[in-house]
Amino acid sequence: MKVLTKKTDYAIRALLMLGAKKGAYVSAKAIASEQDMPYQFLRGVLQEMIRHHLIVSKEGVQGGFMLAKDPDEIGVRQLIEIFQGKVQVSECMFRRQICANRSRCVLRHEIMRIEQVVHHEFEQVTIGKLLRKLHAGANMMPSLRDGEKPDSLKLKEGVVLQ
Amino acid sequence: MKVLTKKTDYAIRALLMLGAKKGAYVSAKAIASEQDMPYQFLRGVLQEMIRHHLIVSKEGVQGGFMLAKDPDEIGVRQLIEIFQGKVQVSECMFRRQICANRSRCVLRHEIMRIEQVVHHEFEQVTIGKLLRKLHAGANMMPSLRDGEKPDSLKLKEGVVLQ
DNA sequence: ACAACTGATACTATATTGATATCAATTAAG
DNA sequence: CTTAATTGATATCAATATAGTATCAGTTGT
Ligand code: FES
Ligand code: FES
Repeated sequence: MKVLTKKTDYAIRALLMLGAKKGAYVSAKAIASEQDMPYQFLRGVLQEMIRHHLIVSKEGVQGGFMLAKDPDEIGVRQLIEIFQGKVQVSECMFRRQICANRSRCVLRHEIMRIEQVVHHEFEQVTIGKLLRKLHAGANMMPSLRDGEKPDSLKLKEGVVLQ
Repeated sequence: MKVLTKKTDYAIRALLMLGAKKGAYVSAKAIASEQDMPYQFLRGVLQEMIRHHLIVSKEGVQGGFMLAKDPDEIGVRQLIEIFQGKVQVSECMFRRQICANRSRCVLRHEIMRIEQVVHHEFEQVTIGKLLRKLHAGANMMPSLRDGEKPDSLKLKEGVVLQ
């Protein structure tokens, strides 16, 4: 179960970069090279964010992209909804069906409660918050405290995180 | 963002049915027809659950499937992991990469915290709990209290939920 | 004029999801 | 013992989603 797809991932990181260079236009090329993303793919992501008024652009030489909103107003939940669609349990609700049996709905009731929790949590995480954590020099490597520890992610001698 | 795929959905509902007819073997055909699932597809799902020792089967006439565990020991989280893979943020961790910049990991840190919450919540929802809710005659229709309200899901006159 | 940009599409490749089909092996019932 | 109802195990297919590439027209600073 993939929580964030590439598009969402790239979108967040692009926004973080725009937030870091606040007030200046940053080109897709600059973002793509610095963040190691496929250029054309990223451009599609940026255009989508323009359509949703999260960023604005300037064409031509010295053009690029800039945040259109307060970073605190841009939440990960919104980004997920833009690039991965609304968080939903399954599809039956969206097909004008009347549920055929009681059990489905007992399930739904539970899952919708969880949906609320997830929504709430993702809502909390905004570009602004992430930027402040960045600025405070927070964790370079995640704590990996939940058993998802990959088998070889220790920093090698001499590897420096920029 | 689809929280439950068809496989997980069918698995849960099949387990609920097995839990309701505790002690007896229930055939795939019976489940498929009563729950309106594609027969062969459901069979694949059941086989997967056998491999994970959630259920047992009996071949031949009067054969079928039966729970192999206490319903309270079967959580939705486990089912999601079986049919949709482990809940993960994005893929970079699983490719032996050293992250290229700090921002990705700030993000990861936040998301992993959310992952914990989600895990915990899904862990809580077990087949046993759902069965008790069913038995208590809980909500036939979900409360739809979070704005996900579909445009026409009101019960028509005379429609009876079994 | 020109190079550095974005806007807008069209396209391809791959992976995932959802579903179907087939055949062998097992078993209860007649 | 035969047969029908069933699971076990695969193989295959179609639809959709995800990831990425390519192209060309329009804009703008130098
Ligand atoms: S609303 Fe679809 S199962 Fe109840
Ligand atoms: S671990 Fe992959 S970005 Fe930090």
